[in-house]
Amino acid sequence: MGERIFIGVAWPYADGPLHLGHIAGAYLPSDIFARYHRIKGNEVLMVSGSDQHGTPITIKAEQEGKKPEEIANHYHQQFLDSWQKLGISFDLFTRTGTANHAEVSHDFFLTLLNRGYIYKATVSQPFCPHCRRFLSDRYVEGTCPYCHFSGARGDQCDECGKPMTPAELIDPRCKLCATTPQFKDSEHFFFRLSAFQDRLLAWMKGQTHWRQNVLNFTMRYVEEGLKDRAITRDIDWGVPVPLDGFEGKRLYVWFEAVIGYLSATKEWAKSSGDEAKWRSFWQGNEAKSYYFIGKDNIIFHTTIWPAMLMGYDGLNLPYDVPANEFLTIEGSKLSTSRNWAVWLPDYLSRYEPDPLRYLLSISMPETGDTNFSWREFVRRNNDELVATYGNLVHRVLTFVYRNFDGSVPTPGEFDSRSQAVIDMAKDTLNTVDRLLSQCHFREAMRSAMSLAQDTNRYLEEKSPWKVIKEDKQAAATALYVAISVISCLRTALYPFLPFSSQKLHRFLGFEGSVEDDGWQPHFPSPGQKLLPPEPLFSKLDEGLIEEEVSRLGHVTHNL
RNA sequence: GGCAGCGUAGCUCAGUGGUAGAGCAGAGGACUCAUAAGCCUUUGGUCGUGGGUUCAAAUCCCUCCGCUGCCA
Repeated sequence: MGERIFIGVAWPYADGPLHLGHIAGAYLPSDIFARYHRIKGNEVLMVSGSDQHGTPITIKAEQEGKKPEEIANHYHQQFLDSWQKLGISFDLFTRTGTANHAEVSHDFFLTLLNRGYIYKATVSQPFCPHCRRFLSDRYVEGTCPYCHFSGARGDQCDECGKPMTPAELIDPRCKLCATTPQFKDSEHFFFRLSAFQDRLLAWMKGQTHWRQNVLNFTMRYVEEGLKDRAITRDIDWGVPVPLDGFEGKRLYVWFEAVIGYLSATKEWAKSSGDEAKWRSFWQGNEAKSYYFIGKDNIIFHTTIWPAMLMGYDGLNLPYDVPANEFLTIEGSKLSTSRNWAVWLPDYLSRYEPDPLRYLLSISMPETGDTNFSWREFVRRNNDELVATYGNLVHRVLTFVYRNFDGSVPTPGEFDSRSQAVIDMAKDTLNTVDRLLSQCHFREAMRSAMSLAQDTNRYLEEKSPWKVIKEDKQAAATALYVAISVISCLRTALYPFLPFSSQKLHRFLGFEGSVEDDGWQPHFPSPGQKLLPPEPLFSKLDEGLIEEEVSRLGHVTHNL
């Protein structure tokens, strides 16, 4: 019996398209991890969904004269399309707007309320009489009381960086209509996060396998002292509060969206026909839960969500939260408002998925921010993916196909050099296995690529194209060894490059899918029929660099 | 403002006490199965600055400069 692995991935906010930062931060690593565990034969459940609620979507809807659900649905469909094209293999990608999610959220809310972890309190909130709604902090603007900057927001001043509340602003105004807001009392629910301080600290001290940056950051945050947090808002777009007298309020998205991990699992179980199946991933010690997120989401997944789970009781806490750092674009911080971003649908409309998966894997922001540049993208594709790996596969398969009747050649005795190459292929499979199980994606990819490079050296030494003229058996042996290594690369690279691995699987004459073949050094049998080989990857024209760079920074629309 | 991280070859990045590393780019070479790809050799860094600890520091400590993140 294999392991059971739950993979929760950050819920993308459905008010705009995905960009490369999202992919490098959460979606690609989670997919690599999921594919790795599936090919190992482990039971995997990978879920996420669109985060559809909250103020920004309602604002965008108003600006575009649409309903919030239209905006949310549009991006939800776009997300699904992107997952399919990029090969992000969710078992379920749902949304927070389902009846199921509301039901699970209500259960969570009421359970925490009954246990005393949620309480009611009155707060003073800015209300815009013209827009006729309560304003969230960042939708109130005014003059900063510290530096007198006129464009300060209700949560912070961009000029001097000081944090504040809307009530502190001089001459506050509604960001949307510039009307002066009134402050009104409003009754809200709060999550008693402070009650979990000691339990969280004790729990965290046991999480020595977490990434150092995640652990340090979380510990510091908790040690500073946890404060209770409001979990309801005065808006009408979201999951309703399941109590009479709160019809005009909704659950705050930060509270409700994380519950999505559980509600998605329950939805998945229902549609599988076995409603109780969700328990196998959430209860008992058989399953490990991993949460893949960007570093901006660390606290929610290492502190707040665990506290909610502790309060609810009886559900598994996160086993690991391998949060990634950020991606910069052409050396500058990513910014959606300045359109300094590479949008995923845009990328996928012009390029193949595997080159991007390769680049983001080999330079994944695991331990620090990394930079994406189009020059680097073209270089990594042309000089590494195509030249080292793609060309290795192509030179071997075309030569064998032409000289050995389109079949895997029958090898003779292995000399020590050939045996060493075979051993190295097996070792690499083990190394990649270990590294992936520890979420060291970049190292794992490097290890696989260095096997491809060593195999190119081996071929050079054996020169089957020369040797074949006088000793066909010797050439056959060298080529058999090379094909065997390639077969291992097909497996080792599958989590990273699923599309090309599957193609290679067929070229080598295997049936079915790479995934069903399992994580093992499965060498082709002598005599096995090959398919006519084609290049796995294509070179990219350097001209695209300038073209793509020039797109950056220009405000576009219709994404 | 407080806290934290980063600053290593032209570029992208590894490297947490013991004679500076990889890939790519640059230079030279032999080969030709392959997407003019692959292979061999080679140029190149006083590891941001200034101090300190140590037999020994890119690696530990402090100052400063620059960038980034979190608190927000």
